[in-house]
Amino acid sequence: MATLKDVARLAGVSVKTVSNVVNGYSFVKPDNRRRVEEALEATGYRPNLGARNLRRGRTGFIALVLPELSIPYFAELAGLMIAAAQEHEWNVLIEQTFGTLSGERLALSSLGPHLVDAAVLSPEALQVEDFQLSVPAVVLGEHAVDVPLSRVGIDNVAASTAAVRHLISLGRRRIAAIGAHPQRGTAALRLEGYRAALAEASLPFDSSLVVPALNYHRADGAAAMKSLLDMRNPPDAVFCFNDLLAVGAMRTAAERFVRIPRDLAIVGFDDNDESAYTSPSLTSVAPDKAAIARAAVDLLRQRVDSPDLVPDDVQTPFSLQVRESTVAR
Amino acid sequence: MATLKDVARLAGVSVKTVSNVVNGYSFVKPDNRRRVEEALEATGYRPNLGARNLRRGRTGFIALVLPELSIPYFAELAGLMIAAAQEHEWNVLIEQTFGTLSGERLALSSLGPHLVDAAVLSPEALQVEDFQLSVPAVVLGEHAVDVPLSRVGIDNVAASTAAVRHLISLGRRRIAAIGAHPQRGTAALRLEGYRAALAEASLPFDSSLVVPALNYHRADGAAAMKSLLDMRNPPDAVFCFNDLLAVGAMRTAAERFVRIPRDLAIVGFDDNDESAYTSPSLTSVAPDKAAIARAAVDLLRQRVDSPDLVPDDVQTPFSLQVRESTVAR
DNA sequence: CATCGTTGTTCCAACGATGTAAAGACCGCT
DNA sequence: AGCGGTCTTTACATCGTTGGAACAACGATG
Repeated sequence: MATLKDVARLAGVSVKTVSNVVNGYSFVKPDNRRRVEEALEATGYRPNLGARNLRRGRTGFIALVLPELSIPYFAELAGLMIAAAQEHEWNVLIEQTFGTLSGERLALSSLGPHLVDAAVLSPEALQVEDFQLSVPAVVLGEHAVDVPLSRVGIDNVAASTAAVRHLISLGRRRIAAIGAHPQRGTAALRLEGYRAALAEASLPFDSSLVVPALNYHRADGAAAMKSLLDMRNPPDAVFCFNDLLAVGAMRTAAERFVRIPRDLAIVGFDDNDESAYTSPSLTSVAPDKAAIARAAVDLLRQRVDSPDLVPDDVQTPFSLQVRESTVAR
Repeated sequence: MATLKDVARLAGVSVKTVSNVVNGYSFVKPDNRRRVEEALEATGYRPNLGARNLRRGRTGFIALVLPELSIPYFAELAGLMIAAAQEHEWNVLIEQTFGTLSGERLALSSLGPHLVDAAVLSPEALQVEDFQLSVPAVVLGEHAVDVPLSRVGIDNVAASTAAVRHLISLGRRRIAAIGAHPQRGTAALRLEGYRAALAEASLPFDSSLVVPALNYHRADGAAAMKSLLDMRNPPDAVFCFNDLLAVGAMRTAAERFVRIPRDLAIVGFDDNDESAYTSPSLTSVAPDKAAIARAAVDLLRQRVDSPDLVPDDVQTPFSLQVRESTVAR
């Protein structure tokens, strides 16, 4: 692998001049510049990022701390994050926490200025005392605890209200919610939006229609749906706090020959790619994931350049994708 | 951030002694070792990986070059790869190519010994002349062209034969295949397995039942299925070269009120998480993804340690997950 | 007590890049 | 010719770490 030294020898100039050419420094004689460029070409020189970053005091990496790549929402987001980071010449390091407190602590402890310049976090269980980061960080979605970090995400209350309002507008009156969770800030806000939409329509809030979910996987949605269908007076609609729960719920409904949307309307959250292809396809709250990724990376760029900026809170847009799980073809 | 120098000053020893303690060198006086360890603790020292790797000539990263994280198979694989790499103290750098030749070339060109120690590749369009890697690499799945790189993956012919044999055992006689592709080695092998199973059962090979797919996304499966259902004599079963195609195909079938599995049985490939939750659930060839990830990383570890090893070819196990898309509940 | 081998420690150089300071080249001006 | 100023290049130190050589301390040995 060619180094600056090799290129310099070949071009007959000093190492620094080559460095200047590589970094686009203005004052290089055209003649030298040409010779250096030829030498760069001839040797196929690639800067050694480790060395460069050592000298510059930056690493060129940002961490993306998320529960699991096998969860479609995070996989899609990770893909967009990688693309957004590329614009800032950042590489993305993905750390999986599996949604556990110990996993999240482990991931955070391995972070640090020597490894990454900044971090994007999707915490689920972290406590306030864990947020002693040594690099700028952005939190995606809400966090139950109040920490002085920037946040990027949609307005969960408004989005949830919109989803439930949609169900109400279709004439549904017994609307259940799947995904309540004592620890997750996001769950609390989505529940709040659900209640707000009910209140707005003067519908009663029935706590027996709110089903908790320990995890947000398909299996949890399927289990939650079973308990709802076993009720003496089952719901005529369900608002699921993410699409995986909704997919699980739809699966249970199909097993029990409950017709969707006629007997039961379902709305999800996240708008995973798969949700347009289920049968019936799934109505879902669609956050603008690309906007989230861009906003997160932009925030980090600012915080890295000027570390004293106060935490910011960026609200990204969302929309409601209406599909067959609420409105039949 | 504390450096070795800071720790050394605090412990009253030389930098090298601290380095020796950090790296587990045996001959350090117990007394000094204790003092150094205390100082390490007190300062919260973390080695600067950039500097260490610069000195050691390694980077501590491996690249994972894949089409797209939004494709569930690759997302799941990436998660497992990260876990497997961790065992070898490697971090994983994910590069998305979007399945295009230019994307793949770009990703490969950005690789190099200064950035990663090794690479795992999932190429789709690469030509033989592109495989001029400067670091050890492993290819996942088949590649159309013959390159001197190690390979990890399942026996695609055997797996496809098993899938089609399963359909035949259920009495299906007009079995279509979705996913033929001129460039992809994997597609050729799955087609070969399909033909082998037909031949084995003395069923005729009908090329009009083989539908190509440019990409392997859900939309391509849906489109392919449309063309099959428009035939004068449509198939009674379909073997899809991946689960996304199968999900798309099922979606089209549902739109046309084709009953699965009664009118049409469907088998997919990859066994994505979502395939157990579709309605009906999807029968699929299930490669052992964890085994693939482990094998790939192990191969790379060997190749990095002894670069002269000849290319190897590791076959990982697979199974057929039989579900409702072929056998009704 | 000189010698030896084993331990334990320090000093120095190096990995590849870049910032700084200083030196050199060149220009026009008096 | 001498001066001041703008370009242009170079030598050197430095980022944090580790390998190697050199050195120091030690008890054991002849």
